[in-house]
Amino acid sequence: MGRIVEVEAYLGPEDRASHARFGETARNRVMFGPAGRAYVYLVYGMYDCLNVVTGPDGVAAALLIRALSPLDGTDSMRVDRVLRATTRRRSLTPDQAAAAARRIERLPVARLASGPGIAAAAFGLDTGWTGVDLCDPSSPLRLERAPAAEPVPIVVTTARIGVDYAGEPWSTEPWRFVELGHASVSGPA
DNA sequence: GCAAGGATATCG
DNA sequence: GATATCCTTGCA
Repeated sequence: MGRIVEVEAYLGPEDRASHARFGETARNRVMFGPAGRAYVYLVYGMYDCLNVVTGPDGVAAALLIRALSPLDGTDSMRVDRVLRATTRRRSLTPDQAAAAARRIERLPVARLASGPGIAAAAFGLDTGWTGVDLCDPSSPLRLERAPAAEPVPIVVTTARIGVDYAGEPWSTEPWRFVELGHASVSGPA
C-alpha cells in the first residue's frame, strides 16, 4: 500500500502526448471505456506503467501514476523490484544481477516506488492488470481514500516528463502534479 | 552521456 | 514484413 504523491494527466485524442492520439487501438482500448479502470502499458521494452482511466465512457483520458509513498508491504515491494530488475534484463551477468539486488535491498523506503516504472514494479504490475476495476473495494488492486493529512500537503504543477516529442503546447502544459518536497517524488518539483 | 528491452503504429 | 519510436531507468 502506498500514498500517491505524483501523477500526470493525459487527455483525449487531441493530446499529442497521450496514447489515445492515434484513436482507439488494441493497446489503449480500455482508455475509451468507463473511468476507474487500470491501464498498464509496457514502455522502453522493460518498464510497466500504471494509469487510472479517468474520462467518461467514450472519452479517452487517464492519469499516469508516477510515484507513491510506500505505507505498507515494503518487504514485498523490494522482492518484486528485485524480481523485475533481474528478469527483464537479458544481458545481465550474475555479478550485475547480484549488484542490482543489493542496491534495491539498500534503498530507503521512500525510493521504492519513486517513478512510473519502478512504482508498477514495486506493486508487481504488468500489462495483464489492464482493465481491473480500481474502484471495486474487493479488487486486489484498488484506490482508497486517504485519511486527512496533517499538515495538508502542498501540491504543485510542472510540465509532464518525457513528452518532448509531442511538441507545444502538449510538452509544456502544467499537467504533472506533485506533492511539494516529498522524498518519493521523481524528477523536478 | 547512453544502452537496454519489446510492443506498437506506421510505412513500404 | 521491416523499422523508428517510445508517458524509463541506472549505469558509464
